[in-house]
Amino acid sequence: MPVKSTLPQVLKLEKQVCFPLYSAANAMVRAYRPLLDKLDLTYLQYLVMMVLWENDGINVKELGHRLYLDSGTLTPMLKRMEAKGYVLRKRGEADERVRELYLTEAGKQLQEKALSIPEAMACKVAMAPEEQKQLKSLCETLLTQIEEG
Amino acid sequence: MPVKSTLPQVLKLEKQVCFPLYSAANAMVRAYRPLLDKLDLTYLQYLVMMVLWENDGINVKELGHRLYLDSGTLTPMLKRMEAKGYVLRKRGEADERVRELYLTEAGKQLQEKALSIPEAMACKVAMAPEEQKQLKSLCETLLTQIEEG
DNA sequence: AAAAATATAATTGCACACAATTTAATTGTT
DNA sequence: AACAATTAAATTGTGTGCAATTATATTTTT
Repeated sequence: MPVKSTLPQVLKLEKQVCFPLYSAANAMVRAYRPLLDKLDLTYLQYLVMMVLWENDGINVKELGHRLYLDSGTLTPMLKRMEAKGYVLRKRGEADERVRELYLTEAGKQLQEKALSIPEAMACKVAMAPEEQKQLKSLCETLLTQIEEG
Repeated sequence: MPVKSTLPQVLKLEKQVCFPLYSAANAMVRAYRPLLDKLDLTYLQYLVMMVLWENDGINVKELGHRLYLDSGTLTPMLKRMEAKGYVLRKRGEADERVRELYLTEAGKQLQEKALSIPEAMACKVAMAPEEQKQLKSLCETLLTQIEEG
C-alpha cells in the first residue's frame, strides 16, 4: 500500500527549540524598537550604553567580550554612536592598538531617559517573574554550552 | 559621605532577560553555520526548507506568517534560493499577486542530507530534554505575548 | 636590535531583519 | 463599467552579525 512520504519529526519546525528562540529574539528586538526610537538608539546600541553606563572607558575587546560580538559588528556601530554624539572613541595611551570608549555628556544624560525602557518592555511582556527567571537561566545555559562546546 | 552614583538595577545587563535571549539566539545561528555550510544553506534558508518540505507550493504570505517574517526579508532570500536551484518562484495562476514557492528536485533531495543537522546540533547543545522543552515553551510564550500585546 | 609572533581594531563582503514605500493585481462599491 | 479600497510582493534604505582578511602596534624570540 502506497505511503505518503512524511517529513521526519526532527526536521519539523514545531519540534525544534531553535526556531522559537530565534523568533522570540527577533520579536523582542522588534518590540524594543518603538521605545528606543525615542532615545535614538537601536537595541544593540542600547546594550552598549548599558555596558558603558557601568564601565565608562571600556575598550572594544572588553565590550565585545561582554556582548559576545566582534569588531566587525562593533566598529561600524560605535562610529554611528560617535556620530550621534553619545560616545567618544579614543586610542589607548599606553597601547595604541586598543580603542577606548567614553560616554559624552549626552551619553551620560541618556541614562535617565532610559529608565522608562525596562518598565515599558515589562508592559509588553506579561510573563510571570518566575518564568522570566527560568527563561533567562535557560538561555544562559544554552549560550554557555554553545560557546564552550 | 559621598556616594558613587550607581547604575539602577533595571539598566544592568545581567538583570535582563532580553540580553541572554538575544545572545543565545545569535550563538545558536552561529553554531548552525558550519553545519549548514555543507548544504549551502543559511539558518533562515534552512527554516524555509523545513517549511517547504512539509508544505510545497506555499506562498510568500503564508511562509511569512509561519516564520514571523515579511516580504522585505523573504523576497531577496528566496531569490537567492532560486539562484541556488533549490526553489522555484511561480506566480499564482488564479491570483497574479501571490508568489508560490516550489521545491526543485535538488531542493527535495536536500532533505536527506539535512537529517544529520538536528543530531549534529544536539551534540553542541548538551541540554537535558526537559530543559529544552521548557526553553521552547517559554520562548513560545514570550513570542505570543509580544505578538499579541 | 632585527625578525617573528602575537594582539587589537578596522575593513570587506555577504546575508539577514525590518520599517516604510511602491507597484501591480484583485475586490468592492458606487 | 469606472473608481476606490484592499491585498500581495517587491523595493528601498538602514543597521546589524559574522567570517575572513588586512593594517598597525606590541611583545617575544633570536
